[in-house]
Amino acid sequence: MEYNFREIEAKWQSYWSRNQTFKANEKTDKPKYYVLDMFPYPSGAGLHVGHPLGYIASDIYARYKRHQGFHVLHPQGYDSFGLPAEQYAIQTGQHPAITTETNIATYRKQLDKIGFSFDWSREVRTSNPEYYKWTQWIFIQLFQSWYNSATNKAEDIETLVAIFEKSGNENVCAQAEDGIELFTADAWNGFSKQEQENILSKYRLTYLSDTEVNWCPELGTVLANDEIVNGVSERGGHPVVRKKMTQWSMRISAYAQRLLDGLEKLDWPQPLKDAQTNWIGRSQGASVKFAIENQEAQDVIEVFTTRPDTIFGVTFMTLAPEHDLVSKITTAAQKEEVEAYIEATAKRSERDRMADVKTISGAFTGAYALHPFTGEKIPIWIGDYVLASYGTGAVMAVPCGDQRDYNFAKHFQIDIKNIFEGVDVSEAACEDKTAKITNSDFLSGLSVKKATKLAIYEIEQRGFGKGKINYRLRDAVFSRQRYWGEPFPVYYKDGMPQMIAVEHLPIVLPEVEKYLPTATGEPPLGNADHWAWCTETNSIVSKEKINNETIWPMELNTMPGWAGSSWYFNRYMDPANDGAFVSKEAVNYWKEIDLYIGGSEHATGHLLYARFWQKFLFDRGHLPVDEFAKKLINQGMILGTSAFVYRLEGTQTFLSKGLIENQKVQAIHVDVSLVNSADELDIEAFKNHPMNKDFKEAIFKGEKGEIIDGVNDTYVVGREVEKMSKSKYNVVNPDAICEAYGADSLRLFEMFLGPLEQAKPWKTSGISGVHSFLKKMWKLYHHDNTFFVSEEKASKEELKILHKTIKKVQEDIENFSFNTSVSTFMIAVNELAALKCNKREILEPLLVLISPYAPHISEELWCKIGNKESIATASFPIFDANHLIESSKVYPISFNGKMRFTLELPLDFSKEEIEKKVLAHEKTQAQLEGRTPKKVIVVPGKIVNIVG
RNA sequence: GCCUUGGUGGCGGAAUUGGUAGACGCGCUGGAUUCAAAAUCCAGUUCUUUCGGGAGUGUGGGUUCGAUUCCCACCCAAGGUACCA
Repeated sequence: MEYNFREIEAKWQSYWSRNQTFKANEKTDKPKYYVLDMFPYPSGAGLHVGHPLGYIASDIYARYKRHQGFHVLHPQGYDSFGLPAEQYAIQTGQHPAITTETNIATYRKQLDKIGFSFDWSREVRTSNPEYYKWTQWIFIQLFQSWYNSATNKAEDIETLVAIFEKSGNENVCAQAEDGIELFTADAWNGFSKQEQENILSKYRLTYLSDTEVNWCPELGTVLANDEIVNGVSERGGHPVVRKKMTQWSMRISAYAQRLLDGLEKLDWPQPLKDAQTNWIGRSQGASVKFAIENQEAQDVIEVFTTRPDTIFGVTFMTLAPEHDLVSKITTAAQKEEVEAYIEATAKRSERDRMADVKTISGAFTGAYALHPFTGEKIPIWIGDYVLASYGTGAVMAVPCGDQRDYNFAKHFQIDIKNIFEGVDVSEAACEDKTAKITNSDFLSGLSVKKATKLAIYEIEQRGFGKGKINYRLRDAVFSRQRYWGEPFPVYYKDGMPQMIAVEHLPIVLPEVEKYLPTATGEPPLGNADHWAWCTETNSIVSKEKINNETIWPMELNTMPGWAGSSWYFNRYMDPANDGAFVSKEAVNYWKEIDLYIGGSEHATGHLLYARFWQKFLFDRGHLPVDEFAKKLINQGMILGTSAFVYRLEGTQTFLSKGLIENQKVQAIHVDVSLVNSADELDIEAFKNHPMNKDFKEAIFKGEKGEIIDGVNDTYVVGREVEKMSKSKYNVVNPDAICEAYGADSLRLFEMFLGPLEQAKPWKTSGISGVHSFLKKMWKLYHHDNTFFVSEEKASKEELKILHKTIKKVQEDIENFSFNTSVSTFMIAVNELAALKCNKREILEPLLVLISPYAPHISEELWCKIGNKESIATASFPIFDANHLIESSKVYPISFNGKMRFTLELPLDFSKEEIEKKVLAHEKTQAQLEGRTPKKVIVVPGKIVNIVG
């Protein structure tokens, strides 16, 4: 009886699906465990072998947890809004929903072949109206909320209105954005509705604002910074301009501190936590106001500094060229120079400015600030090393203590005042914080730490500013000028945004004829006719009926890709609920993800936004926990091994890899499927491949240097490890692997490739190892080609093998070292095969051990040995350390001049047990060696000493 | 520049709390089986050697009876990030 993996795998995949083996259900007493993969965007290219790596790992863990008696939630879904489907729609006119549907079908077919234990009854798709109804609902909740820093949580906007009505904004203005003036309760009550709304929008957690964006007129859309290369769009090379646009933003900055604090209790990879910490970019210091000579009192320059202790070292100020005060304070004499400089910087993209750090440029405004303590005149400069987008867009320049200020001062010959005791600043600034402050009035003689404290105290006492914590984290722009995204549940009444009441959700994406921006530059939704809101019928009506009385225009932007992915993990808990985004019962049972697996590229995107929304929904009482994923693992990328042929430059002759030295050759990617495991090229297949039409008549010289006629020489390709991608012709399709070796082989091999978290190259030739292991395992259960398992009692030796394996595999799974447990299986099967072991007592638990890794073959054999229920419901075997004692290794060590012997034992033994066992061991050992037994001393920890 | 992770045979990678470095797999070599091939099985495979050994986990130091493991300095690679005041 052969190991017919194709038949076995098809059989069990259909069994699992028919019996809903992996369906999760809250009505149970078992402890819960929630294992989740980051859901995929269903691209048209389908899956390659790199994609399932994380899914296999999470599947192994989910199956393991089921064996451990946990009630496991392990769902899967699709992040189905996205750009590629929209671009395909622009090119072909096909509705993105259709493309998406087709792609999902392909994904599902591919995933099903690998034998995952997903509960597909809970599938979510972000582009389904039943799903994005709740994305819209969350948006409305954010709009209806503000962040109260007194209670340190988000609250209903009504509580803010109540405060305003009672006492104005005196006590809450500090948390709001800059530019809010103080008002009293009376003033508030006297404001018009519109004025009140304008004020409230500065507190709401999502708000409209004029944001400067990278606008590409040619593409009709906003581009992210990384979509711009050298000032033109990455795609198409079109010019990009900075443009102010009214956009929705999310006030994530309100959560900066809590997002930072929350990291501490998360079991996430350190690099990922560091990335978030850097991204949030907390810096502690002071904000200080500098008055300007000959200017009105309210025109002050506010700076943020992390070194208030160096305030007496200030010799000039630098403003960002875009700073609001620049035009106001520039003197007539300097006007021309300043304007020229501003124009020059505006031409350079932000990216250029960042890339070019060495060139020092700037201009003097002619104005002077006044030092708050000394009253000295301080020249005000502008320079593009100061960024408008960070802090206040202005710095107090201390050349002796900051290298950039130092360089600027040297370049423009501005004074450099030394305020550090015994430090030479003639060559460079002193940036370390060990020097004592001197030459600084009341700060002289103090250490940096003490001086900083005192400086802030004095600044606050004298009213020049206050201690402040600054964050790099910016509010997130939430509007996209795209079609294929969630529409906002918003209409505009007299230009003011209005939320559509929750009972009228979802606001379904309208049909459009064209997926491009309109002729007038409106987003694609501007093409929709049926896109106006009627407040009488509470429904969407034709745009032509807009009368600005009962029928109003609707929002034309859509939400960004991260909207739907910021809360989907909560939806899996209760995916069909029509009355809430998740029911209280479901979320109180499942609470949060226990294990989340996905790529590290989401560190500062998805994983930060999702934490933000989770905290917000927690604050508003919709969720029981404020972090959504307890443990997170980043799986490494699987890289492709590209193959190359070498064309002798300017000819139609291809040289084999061994011939290319000292030759001028051009390396050309060749489809990896045309190359065998010995790196030899199938020349006929190469010539017939559609991508090689031009090479039909090409000549191939093999390793021996002869022209290949197909008999006596072979063409060897070059190899290189690269990212797996269609354009590099190095993509390996999991379907082909399943067809040739089976899903169990694929699963084992993906784990065997190397540590889960590391990047590693794919080499199909290696799969033969795990495949022949499965065949060997199959043979353990078969004799003379018929199935046979003996009921005989297992021997000591066999039990030792089993328990060694249980222990190792359990440790490996819990440490996520899935690669080493595959080796453990191989060793166990080899050892059992050598003993010709066919005993149920050993073979049955062995199947449970391996079933998370290779579920199909395990189910088949499990069924054959007489089990009626799926192996998924079997308990994990219990490790018994007693079976391991004799496998301990003994070796001599010399310690403090005496000879001792070290005996390695499993750690599960208690001290007394070890003593007893070792004594027995030593007795037999001594008998064998013909000596007297030695005294046994058990040292706590690893080593047992047998003293000679 | 800064932060993070890593560096072990021809290759992917093992090695618990400091205790026989190179498990397991690929590849390679030899053998068995076969008319032959595939498949399967067995043996060998860090380097070096005068066959006694000797060297060896990026480099140089240190701690230790003993270091891939701990400490210090440096080199290299990958990923993240950046005129952040």
